[in-house]
Amino acid sequence: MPMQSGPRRSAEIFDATLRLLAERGYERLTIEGVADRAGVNKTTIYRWWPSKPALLGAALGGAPLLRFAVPDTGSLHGDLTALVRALVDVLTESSSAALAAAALGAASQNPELAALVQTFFADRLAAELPIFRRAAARGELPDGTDPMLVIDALAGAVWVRVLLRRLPVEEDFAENLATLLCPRVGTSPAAGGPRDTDGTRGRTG
Amino acid sequence: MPMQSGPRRSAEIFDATLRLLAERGYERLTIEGVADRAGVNKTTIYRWWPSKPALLGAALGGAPLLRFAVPDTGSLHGDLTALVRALVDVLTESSSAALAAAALGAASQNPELAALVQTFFADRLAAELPIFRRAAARGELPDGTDPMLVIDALAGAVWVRVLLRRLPVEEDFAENLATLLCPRVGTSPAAGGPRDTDGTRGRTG
Amino acid sequence: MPMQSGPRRSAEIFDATLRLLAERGYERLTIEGVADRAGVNKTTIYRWWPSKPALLGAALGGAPLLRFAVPDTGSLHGDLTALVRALVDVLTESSSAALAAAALGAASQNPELAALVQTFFADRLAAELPIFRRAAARGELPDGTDPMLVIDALAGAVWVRVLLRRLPVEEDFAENLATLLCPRVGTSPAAGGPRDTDGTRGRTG
Amino acid sequence: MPMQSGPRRSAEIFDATLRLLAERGYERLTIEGVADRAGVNKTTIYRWWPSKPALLGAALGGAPLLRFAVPDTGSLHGDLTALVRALVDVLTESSSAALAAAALGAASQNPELAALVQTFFADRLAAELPIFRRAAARGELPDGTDPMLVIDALAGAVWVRVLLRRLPVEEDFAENLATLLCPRVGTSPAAGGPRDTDGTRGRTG
DNA sequence: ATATAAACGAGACGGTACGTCTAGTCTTCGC
DNA sequence: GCGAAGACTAGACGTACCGTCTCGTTTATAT
Repeated sequence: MPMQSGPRRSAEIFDATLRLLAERGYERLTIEGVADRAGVNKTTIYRWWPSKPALLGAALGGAPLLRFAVPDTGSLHGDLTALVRALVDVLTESSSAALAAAALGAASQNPELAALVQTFFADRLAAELPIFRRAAARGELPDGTDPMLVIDALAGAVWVRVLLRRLPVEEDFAENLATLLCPRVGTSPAAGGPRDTDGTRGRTG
Repeated sequence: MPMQSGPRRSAEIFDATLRLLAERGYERLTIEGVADRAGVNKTTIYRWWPSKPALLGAALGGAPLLRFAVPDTGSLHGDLTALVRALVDVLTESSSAALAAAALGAASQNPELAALVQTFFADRLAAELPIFRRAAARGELPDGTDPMLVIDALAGAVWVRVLLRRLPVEEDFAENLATLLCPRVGTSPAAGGPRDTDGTRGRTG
Repeated sequence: MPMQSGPRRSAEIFDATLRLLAERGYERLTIEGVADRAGVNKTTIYRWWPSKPALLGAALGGAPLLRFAVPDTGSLHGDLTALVRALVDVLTESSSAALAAAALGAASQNPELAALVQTFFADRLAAELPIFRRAAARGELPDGTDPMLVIDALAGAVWVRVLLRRLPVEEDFAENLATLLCPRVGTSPAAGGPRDTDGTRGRTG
Repeated sequence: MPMQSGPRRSAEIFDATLRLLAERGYERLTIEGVADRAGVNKTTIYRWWPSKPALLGAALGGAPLLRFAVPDTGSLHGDLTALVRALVDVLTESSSAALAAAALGAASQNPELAALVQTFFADRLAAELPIFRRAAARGELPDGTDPMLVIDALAGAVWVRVLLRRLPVEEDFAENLATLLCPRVGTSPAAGGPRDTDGTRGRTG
């Protein structure tokens, strides 16, 4: 079965694509540049992907650079804090930051990338649902809490802070955000007390 | 004093810029196209703005299309709900949606637009702070709550849901999001009780 | 003996070559197009003929479209007239005209086709020499007449008129040309009389 | 009045065009190559001429490389001989030969060049008509002789011999051809007589 | 009113990249 | 082991915008 699903040097092409995306941003990412850097002829790229976003989509799909582990710290608050920290890292560390910014920024421009991003978010949500299932099993989650809403607020806050406001992320940002989104550390009868008195976990930002 | 701060037909140019941005997106917005549509020579635009983002920045600054009123409903929950609804509207209605998506999407690509967006978010925050001052005066706001964090989570959630996930916004999305971010309707010492029994305000999404 | 001297579908390939040559001219004749029309892979053609002119040469050699009969009317003037008429027909009739024009036009560009054309002209001359032998036997031909010169002037005049000047060929063109090239219809002593009185054969163009 | 009728470096462009045509032939003449050699951007050429033949037409029109003087030797036979010699020279000398061959060869492929060639031939004929007028005045020309026919046979013969047959041109080719086309040195009423006796002017090739 | 300085229009220009086409070469697989 | 399929390198095609430039022409004060 020959059934080739891409050019022989897909790897080099994807690599060049992502590097150039990170280096120059989506707008200045050119197919000629990718071909050049990948040591491949321009036509080879056009044979397999009809457009820049299509190529980028394939490159992003093929290279799971934006995957990060789902935490399991034993508490919802801990999991959400870890999630925020991971997200901040991804959007801050130079290796992935430019990539994520470029990809997500370009998504609002282009239907093909938009579809890719949709899938990415759906996958992320599916992967993170266990956090909430475990929290519910532990009794940490009030009835009717919508996990997607929590995740979106969490991711959105990080997004706005890091990429739109471009503010430096403070030490306790992750913890504060987690606390905002799951204030009821313990919903057990004895929980009310400690929370009121526990200033360290309160919102002090 | 001539002291012109722009070409004579700034208005037409800005108008053309924003229309074309909405129609085609940032990437396919060209200065030649703007000049054409504005009935102005290309050189005239280059004389005043050195680049596409600079022009777009001026156009967005000159045309306050993204301004929306700050609500004052009498309760923090109500204000936040209204805020969410306004945001969703801006990102959903065709007139402003394309514009906002394009502008904010492009911001992650371009330093000049990024600065503009930063200013925009700072202004928004300043305008929305009274909501929290009033809430604090009413005793609705727990000590240590960071208004910026709330605003960012709120705006970010809407952003993610509408522009990245591209999901339709449900009826009760605004209320649920507001509830997530300000659960303590009453901050009276007996707060725990009423909240649990108040099904209508609970998360039922 | 397999001893194949070409691909199995030589016929289709030659046919496609000549058809496309006639349809589009030499320049726009492409090997890809030939392969397509012949229902054959491009590589198959390249395996057997190294270049476009080589293929065209083979196709023209294989298909004797440009052969026309050598006339024998009983007089040199009649033979030359018939020759001109035949030539005009070949260069005028749509079936062969495009082909001849393309082939001969391309010959001045390409050494391979040039060789082919040389051979063609040599063959033609050899075939037409009997005309002059018969004429000499009849005493119609002055001593020292160079048949090749006559043939070249004859063919060249038709060529210039039809393909370079692109003028419509008048009724009496063939006769006038023949008369120009062999004015001594009869060199017999009695010939002078009738010719002078025969206005229809004189140059009246 | 600026009224530019071409790019600023027309001269360099035309020069490059003709040189490359002579070097490579029409088919392998590329606009990119011309731009390169002329030190001009490709777009500049496309701005002024829509196609390769259009450019070539302009270049040939602008550079009268194919102009040759019309002879006036005092006799029709002498003029025709000189004409043949000039033609042979043009098609033989390396400077103009490649050019003429390429241009005329390509003409049979391309309508735009064909039109150019038609004009060229019409101009040539107009320029050469005086030869025949003078000959008629001298009484060298039989009534009813069609000058265009003579010219076409003359030019065609040279064309066929030099470019299609690719034979070396013999010493006496010009004279023989002229003699073939104007045998009647004396058109005196007693024409028949002198001609037969005039062996020196007869065809001896 | 008119000089004068700016802003303007027109549009040529060198460039970069686009996305397409064809040429020829090279690889791989099936009969 | 030949021949078909087709991926590949190479390079020209013609187009769209880019950002720069020059050159006359408004246009609008500032005498």
